[in-house]
Amino acid sequence: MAQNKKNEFSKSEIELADFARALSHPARVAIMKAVAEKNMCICGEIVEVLPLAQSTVSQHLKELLNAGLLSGTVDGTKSCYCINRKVFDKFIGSFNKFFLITQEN
Amino acid sequence: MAQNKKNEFSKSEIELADFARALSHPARVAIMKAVAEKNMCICGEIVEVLPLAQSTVSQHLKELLNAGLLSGTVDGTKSCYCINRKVFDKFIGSFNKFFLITQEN
DNA sequence: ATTGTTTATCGTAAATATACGATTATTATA
DNA sequence: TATAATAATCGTATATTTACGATAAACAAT
Repeated sequence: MAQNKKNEFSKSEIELADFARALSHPARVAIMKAVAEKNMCICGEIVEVLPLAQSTVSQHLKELLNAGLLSGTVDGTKSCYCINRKVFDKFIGSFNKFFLITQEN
Repeated sequence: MAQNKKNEFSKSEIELADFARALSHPARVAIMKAVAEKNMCICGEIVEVLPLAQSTVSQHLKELLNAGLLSGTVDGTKSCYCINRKVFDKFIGSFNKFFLITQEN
């Protein structure tokens, strides 16, 4: 865009938008579901389940890590991902708060 | 992208992602808040509050309409927007369901 | 040591999203 | 009827996202 105006909004608006953005692609929703189901997932297991190339899945995983929704640890050649409950719960809180605001009338 | 793989995911994953996408820009979060606060907003009121050009706000409004989160009616030269409670509540439901799935362990 | 596994990163192409000014269309007002 | 107000749409520039194959890096197995 000509200019990026995103930081001219409030902190809470930006935070909520960032969280929403992290879940704005079905692949990332699917990843979150897969990880939640098994409590923890190896990268390869996720690649198997998604209709995307390994490099693309890696990219989506990176975004979920950056957003803080997942945390990752390395075990040998394998990468284990699990849901970052702390951050995720914080976001659920923001979301519910937002939902409440939109329901006050 | 070379190809768009979005429709290779499940309907519920796509729906949730679409909802998240609609809220993935702080301007759209701000619009939803502004409309909720006053129960109904004229386009001009929203433009006044946001740090964006009128045409850009119109574009964001259109996306919220497309996603079904807002409904709009025309009154003379003015456009009134309000939250489409039915659709919005449905999305809240999907979201809460998703949250539950991620908390089953 | 060589080979295989696993996953992240790089480079790149193509699609989408964001932002604006200018214009248009519609309605209200003078 | 002419002018002002309001908001949608068009055209366009630029930024970001999505997707892939190829490669690299790190470890495991032979």
